[in-house]
Amino acid sequence: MSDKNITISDVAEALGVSKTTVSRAISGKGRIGEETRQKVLSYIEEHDYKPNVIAKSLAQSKTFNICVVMPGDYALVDLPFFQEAIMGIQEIAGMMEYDILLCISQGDDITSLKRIIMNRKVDGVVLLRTFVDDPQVKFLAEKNIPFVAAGSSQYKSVKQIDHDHETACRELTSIILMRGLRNIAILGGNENYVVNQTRLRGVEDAYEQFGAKLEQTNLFMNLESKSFIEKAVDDALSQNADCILCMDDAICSHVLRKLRQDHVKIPDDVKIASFYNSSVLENNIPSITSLSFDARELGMTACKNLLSQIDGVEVPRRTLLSYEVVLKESTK
Amino acid sequence: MSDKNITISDVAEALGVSKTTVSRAISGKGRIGEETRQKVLSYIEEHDYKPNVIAKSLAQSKTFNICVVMPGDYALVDLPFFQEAIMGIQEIAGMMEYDILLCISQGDDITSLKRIIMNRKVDGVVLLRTFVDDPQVKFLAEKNIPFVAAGSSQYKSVKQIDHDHETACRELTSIILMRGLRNIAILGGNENYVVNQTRLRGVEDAYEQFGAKLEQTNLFMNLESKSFIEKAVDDALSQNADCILCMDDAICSHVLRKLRQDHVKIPDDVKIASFYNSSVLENNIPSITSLSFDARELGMTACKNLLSQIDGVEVPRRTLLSYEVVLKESTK
DNA sequence: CTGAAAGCGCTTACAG
DNA sequence: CTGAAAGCGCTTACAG
Repeated sequence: MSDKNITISDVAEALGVSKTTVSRAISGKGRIGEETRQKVLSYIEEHDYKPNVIAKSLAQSKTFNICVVMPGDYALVDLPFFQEAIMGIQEIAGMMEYDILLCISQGDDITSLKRIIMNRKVDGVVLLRTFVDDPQVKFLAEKNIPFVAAGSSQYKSVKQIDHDHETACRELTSIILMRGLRNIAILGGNENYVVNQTRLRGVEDAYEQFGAKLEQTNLFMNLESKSFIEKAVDDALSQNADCILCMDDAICSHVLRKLRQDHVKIPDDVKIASFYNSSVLENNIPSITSLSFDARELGMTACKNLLSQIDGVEVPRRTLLSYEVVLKESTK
Repeated sequence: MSDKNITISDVAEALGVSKTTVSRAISGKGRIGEETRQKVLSYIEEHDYKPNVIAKSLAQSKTFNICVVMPGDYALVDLPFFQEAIMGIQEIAGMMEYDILLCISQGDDITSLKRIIMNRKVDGVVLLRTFVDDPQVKFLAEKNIPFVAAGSSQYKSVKQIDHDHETACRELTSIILMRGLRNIAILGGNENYVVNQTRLRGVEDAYEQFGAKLEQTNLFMNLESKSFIEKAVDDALSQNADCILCMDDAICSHVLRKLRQDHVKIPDDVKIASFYNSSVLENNIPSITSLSFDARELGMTACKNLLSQIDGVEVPRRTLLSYEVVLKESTK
């Protein structure tokens, strides 16, 4: 109900000091007597004074906001991933008194992002998805805005945090090979996605390391629709595949449904594993062997990286995060 | 690369007019000659001048941001709902040049929201979830911040947008009753949630209207864990229920899994319907009869309502949104 | 219709 | 160690 907000001038006046002094006591910048500072601080505490962040923004040209760009055309199975990542970002941002401005991007339309940047509403940006040829990246680089990609990015110069998909996929594939399975069908999505290329490399590494050969007939990529996936499953089964490796969970959930429909038993008739952990598959019967990545950790790390950049601290170009292999019934 | 941002003074100087005039040309407020205004506008256009929103904020004490409070402890099945609602909010907000500040609340801890409000970072708030006794509501009301609840709220005085759950549930229940099913088990969650009370009322209305009686033994409420739900399913089946009505999709997905596990056939052995539409159930075999609510529309309506409030326009206390009954295989 | 000036609430050289 | 003053880039009574 206290309509008038108390300002720095009010505090200064009440204490018989200058605004400069109050400002210094709060910010901790500039020399100030310990006694004076305590006096100011306790007055502030008592009277519940809160600096006006907008005024501070204007004076410092800093907003204490970061922009999180999230795809508006997400696949349902990816939603928990994005959400968890955002929670991680928020956790770190909140600790540093930063807030999150949400930007929803449709495909590679960057008008929303542009507006936010041109309006100077944020100090930096975290990109939750990047493209091979990415207008966001170009725009931000040109405007000289600090930003970080959460997830792998094509651009060598872009600061990026990612999970170690390559090693993870190699390890899971190795385990499958070690179990004596040889006729393994690999089902993947768009080959132009950086992450799919990375995963495929992991698979190939595992084969090579094992002295085995990955037949091209067992490789089904660019499965971007339900019908493509179902066809791939049919083909794989008619080639007597003993295992189906799904490169992401959207694919995996379609595969599972198709198999259930055709009364194909897992793991008896065919083994299944997914290169991604999704809460969507969590409750499946049987449970699915998969890789587990911590999206929240990804968000936290990305946010830390961005805040460092904003503070002018040098950050590594690339940070790789760990993973876990989760063996379940589907490969028993 | 143009490091210096062009300001209103630059424009004024270049054009040989005052800052006042430039400001007026842009805002459209105050009298200004048509010729002058065009001159200013075209100069601005040409030189890609963008007003500094922060400075504008300070001068007008308006931020052109709204806060969206989303629960951090969401159930997975609810995520698409929240996401869609946020997309709807963003769509309207973006049109009005507003941005969204994301606030993630854990339970009824409102420290995040408090900070955002006290920092004056937003002009209003949309609440994606409210509680029966809600500290957010109390805080915002006390601070006199415009806000709106997307979803039903206990508080009569709170501006709220909601789907018409009561009528929807009544209609779906009536349809089930009309099919001659009588031994219907109702499985619901926390009875203290406003929405669950509303839905239950719809069910009871349908029974009454039909001259039928809803036996207490068929009513299973407060099923807040997987084991409670499974027990309820067992009980319902041993009472020879011919239909299971799930009051939300979290419950429905557990019910489906339990039935599959027990090899109970839908709809032959028992019919199923859910009082909520979830993309999580979308691909289920068989497809599930349910109610369909448009979360995006909810978000858009809530956002419009909030923006009106911010502009000082009177808004209705309560807006009820429509729904659809989607009949599928599970009740055939 | 147009402008000079004060103000929004901070920060920060500069001077002492 | 402290303060007066200018400045951040807008808006808006007030005067003409």
